[in-house]
Amino acid sequence: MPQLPSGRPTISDVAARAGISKGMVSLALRGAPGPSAETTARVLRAAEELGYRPDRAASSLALRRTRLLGVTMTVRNAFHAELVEELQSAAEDAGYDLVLAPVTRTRGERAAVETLLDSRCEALLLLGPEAATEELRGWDARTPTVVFGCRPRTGPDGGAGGGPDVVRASEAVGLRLVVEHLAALGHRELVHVSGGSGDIAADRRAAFEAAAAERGVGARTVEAGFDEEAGVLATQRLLTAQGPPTAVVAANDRVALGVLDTLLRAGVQVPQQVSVTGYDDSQLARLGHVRLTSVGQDPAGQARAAVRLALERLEDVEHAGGRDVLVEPHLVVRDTTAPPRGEFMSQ
Amino acid sequence: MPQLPSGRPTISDVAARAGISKGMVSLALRGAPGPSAETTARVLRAAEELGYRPDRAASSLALRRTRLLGVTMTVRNAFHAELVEELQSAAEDAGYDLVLAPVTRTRGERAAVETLLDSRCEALLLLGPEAATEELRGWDARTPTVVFGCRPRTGPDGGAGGGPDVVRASEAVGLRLVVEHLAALGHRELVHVSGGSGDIAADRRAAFEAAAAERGVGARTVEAGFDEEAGVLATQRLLTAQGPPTAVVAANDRVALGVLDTLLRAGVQVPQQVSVTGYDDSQLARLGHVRLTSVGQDPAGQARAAVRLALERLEDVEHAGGRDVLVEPHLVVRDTTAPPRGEFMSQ
DNA sequence: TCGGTGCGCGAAAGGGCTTTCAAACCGGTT
DNA sequence: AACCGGTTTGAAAGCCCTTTCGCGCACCGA
Repeated sequence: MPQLPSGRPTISDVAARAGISKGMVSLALRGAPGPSAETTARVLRAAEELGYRPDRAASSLALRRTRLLGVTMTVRNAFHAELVEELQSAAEDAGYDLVLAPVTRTRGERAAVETLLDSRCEALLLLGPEAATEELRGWDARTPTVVFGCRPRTGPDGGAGGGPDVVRASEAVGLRLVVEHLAALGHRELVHVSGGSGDIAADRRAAFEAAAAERGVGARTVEAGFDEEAGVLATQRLLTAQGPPTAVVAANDRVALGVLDTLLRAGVQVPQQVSVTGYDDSQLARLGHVRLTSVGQDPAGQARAAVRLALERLEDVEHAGGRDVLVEPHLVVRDTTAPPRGEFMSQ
Repeated sequence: MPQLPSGRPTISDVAARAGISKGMVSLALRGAPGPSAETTARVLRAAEELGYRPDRAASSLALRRTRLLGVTMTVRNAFHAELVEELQSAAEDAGYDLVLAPVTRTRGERAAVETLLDSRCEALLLLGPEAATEELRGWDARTPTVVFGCRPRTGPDGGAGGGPDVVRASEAVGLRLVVEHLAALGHRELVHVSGGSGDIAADRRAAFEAAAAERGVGARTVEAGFDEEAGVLATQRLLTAQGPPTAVVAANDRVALGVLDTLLRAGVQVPQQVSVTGYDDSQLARLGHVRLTSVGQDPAGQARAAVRLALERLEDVEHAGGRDVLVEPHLVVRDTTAPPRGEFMSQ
């Protein structure tokens, strides 16, 4: 048998060394019934001695499946990074592996999905996809698809059935938690610094206003954007226009950081004079010198849910998809919220 | 011919539709010499109509090569993210594809490398590896390996030959740029907030001290750590111990942010009273409300260099490895550096 | 001693793709 | 009809692994 160019041992090498046939080796290595205990031991030892590791390509060709879950992500996005970590564990627990396809400036989402399909991933997990509903449904038709952090995509006919599954955190619950917390501290007038024009920002804004109305506290919204810069500008406007409010509800942690920084530079004390909340419970919020009160979106829970949805559709081929899983967010109270100036807690 | 469970069209389907044999289809699709122009056109059309995409596993099995470059990274690390983006383009230009293996809490570097080897990657690119020299050399012996951002790893015998290639930015140049800049502004006494115990931190510290000595300005180093928290603590000590210095050289941008924030909270104006520099030119440094003077490490250049090194070793099997490529960093002057209090520029 | 009963094993097919190789074909000349 | 040199073609082998099928063997009870 001619030596391969790569020089890596194959199953035949193991078989030869163990004095046994290839087939037996394959069974023995995977603990399948068939080979005797003694044969299995010999095979394992031979494999160990040779440093044999099965070739994924050959294996998936023979198995006619890859046990691969394809993930598209924006590599610079910290929340995506966190999700990937959790997806990794969740997939591993289920005996699957992840293939990561980063979406970059030079490589769009479509190209990323294409490579995933070329690797014959069994399901697609798209983090914050930008594709149109049409395209998402197209991908879903080829391969079960789960989408993170965007609204459910019903078809152009508005029909709810089919299409990708959606996993997201409930904005309604998250903002209710924030509003309740601030109201309980005694704040009567909340200002929301909104995250711009995206779906999620709009949902958060609506959820904020609903929660404030429900709780009976005053609510005002300032349009901003999704990053620190936006928080800075919004806060500058707030400070000059009519003096600072007692509490600011930022659309996310990055915006909150801009808010905090601007207040600090203006000599406004947080939380003594103004309370600030973020959203996402990102690394930023946890930093020792920031300690931002924020809303955690349970990335681990979202990851597990997504993997579960994907696997359910893999196992049950007739499964329709089109589900919408809402994960329960939770409030993380840190050092940027307190009762309003001079007041005591109201409960 | 039985339909596959996956339902995806194979090369046989294309062949049947084009009324031609599988072999011809393979040649035609890849533009290899053989099939006539007319045949090629027919094949391309059939493939298009069926939505055919070749199966990577089958293809790499037959080719006996994968054209895959394996990358390990810490998914939360922003600089790694930037490198991955650049690696992606560099690899694509060379006709290769990337396989990303994230190193997480639950999955160590060794496991990540293992999966890369199982996918039969042709080379390994390790971002900020933590493995011991021994282990790195072991991997390199199996597959050409390029290592980012750590010192060259000579063998236990101290011999320079062989072992992984190394790509890194020159700390000596980077810190000389910083020191020159501050000295030119008129600062006479610089304080370095050091990044802890890692290789890179040690190199930066040494480079800082060498550059200051060379330029003839005073230099003091405070041991800290690699994150914002470390910057905060170090700055608090600086402030209480003997009053703030006129310029702080932080080991990286995250530390610099902690420094900035602490100064701000203490009412110290930046850059009027104290100048601060970072290192990495990360997203953080570029933020509109931070605008930190920092050192860029040319991630694009590093990525291209790494891919080049890897490909050279793939093409020339006898290549020894063990090279050390230093990329030239550059200074990005923003708003956190200025002449010291009350002084004018000295040149 | 013999026919049955399992168990452990080897042989071989098959998965999708690439590549090789011998055969077919071209139109014109001997 | 055999042959020319060059271009196309189809069949088949091989890449590494998994899984099925049936055989041979040892052992059992009769």
